[in-house]
Amino acid sequence: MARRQARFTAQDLADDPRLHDHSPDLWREDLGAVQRGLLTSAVRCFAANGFHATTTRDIAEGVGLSPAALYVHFPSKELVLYEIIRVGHERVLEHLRTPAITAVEGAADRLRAIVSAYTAWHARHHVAARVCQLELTGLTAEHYDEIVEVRRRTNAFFRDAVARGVADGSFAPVDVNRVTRAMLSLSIDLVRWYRLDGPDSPERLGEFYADLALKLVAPCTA
Amino acid sequence: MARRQARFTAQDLADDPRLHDHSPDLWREDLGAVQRGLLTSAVRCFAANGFHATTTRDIAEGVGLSPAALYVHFPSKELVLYEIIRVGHERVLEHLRTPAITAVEGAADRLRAIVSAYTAWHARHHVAARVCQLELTGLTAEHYDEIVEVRRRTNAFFRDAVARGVADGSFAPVDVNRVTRAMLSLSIDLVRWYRLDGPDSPERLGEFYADLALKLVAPCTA
DNA sequence: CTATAGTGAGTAAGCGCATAGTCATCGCTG
DNA sequence: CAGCGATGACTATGCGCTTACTCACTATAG
Repeated sequence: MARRQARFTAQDLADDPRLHDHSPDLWREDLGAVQRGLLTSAVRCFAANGFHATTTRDIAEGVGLSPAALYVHFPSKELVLYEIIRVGHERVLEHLRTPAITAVEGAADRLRAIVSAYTAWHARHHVAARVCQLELTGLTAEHYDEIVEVRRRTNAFFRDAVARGVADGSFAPVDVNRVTRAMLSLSIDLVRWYRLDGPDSPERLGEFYADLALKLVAPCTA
Repeated sequence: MARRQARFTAQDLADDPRLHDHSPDLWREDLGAVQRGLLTSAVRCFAANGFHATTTRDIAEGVGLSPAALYVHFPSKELVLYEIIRVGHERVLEHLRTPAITAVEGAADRLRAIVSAYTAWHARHHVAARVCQLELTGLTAEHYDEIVEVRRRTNAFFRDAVARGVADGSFAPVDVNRVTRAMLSLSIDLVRWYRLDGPDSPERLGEFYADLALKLVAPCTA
């Protein structure tokens, strides 16, 4: 029997407080209400059970439509995943490239702003972010490559902020690549455990992780 | 067409240097060579494509056997995953509970030893660790609960080390739960990107992350 | 009348797993 | 040590079910 064991149905997912976040606000404005609803349903299913354990039936059920209705709005299940992951990656990058961050001059203030914004974004959209971070293997090779390129740009933005502080002496002479990767790890890994109804708001967690990030690059006081 | 799009075949996986690690040394000694080979093949497939995108044919092909041969040694595909995840979790825990670590008295030295060992273990067995961390949704509810219990004990071991340093004043009065979670995130997230043929050996990365961990709890010098 | 959203009823193919049988190996008997 | 039944690893075949996706069709709105 090829029975797949997706342990949670569409109904379970809609009621689960661990799967509530602000992902429904992410989708492109030019999409219709039904398409955005399908994306929201898909994001929940993919986050809870994984891309391959989710059926087109699950996604459609989440918005009260028949399985075939999915194909009126999307040409394939993979393209639903791609739309989610692409939009997610683009939104984070533009969230970092706002004047509120790029205008900050001091290296420490700038790094703080970046880590705080990046972390809070992942917390606020942790369900979609989980799909963005953990379901990349569901993409076709071509789509995967496109996403990797966006990730490269995001990581470079992070790394530049660390490198700038090291260059002007406001940070300790740390290994830029390794320290940057550690900061990214902190923010990314929260998609595994974060929930909006927990003790930390996205903003609070963002500030907490920004504090940690600055400790990692603090100039030696000995 | 219900074709799964596992992007990598058994042959690709055996040749991929990113999927080489020390996982083959993990399996129980009382298992036969064929069973251990199947586990090693399964770990590669699960790590590269995910549990649901991996077929029993993929696993068997990886050791040059027919699909049905899997069922001579394991009663189901899920139990292959369970064996991998269970052994992985047990091995980390016993790797932390060695006298080499539990005998260390000073809070800082002890935390350093724990983070270093935990990180290095994940790096050395990063392929199996990836399955342990990211494929938990493939388990049945009962098996999932068992694994969560082992994880709880491992996390408690970590948290105690942080709490001890805070209590005796050798660490700053940090938020124990949040800081512990951040340290765990650093080590766990490396399963997404680490490779043995990269610039960092497991031991070196372990020491690097132990340094970072101590910075997170360093008493304020201002 | 045209265009769009949606459906019921499929289809081809892939899935986990079962069954029946092959074959090499082994312990036991005389 | 020949002869033989028992055992266990392994395979060829394929069943019963699920999957992503299709298509002919209907309902509705402009």
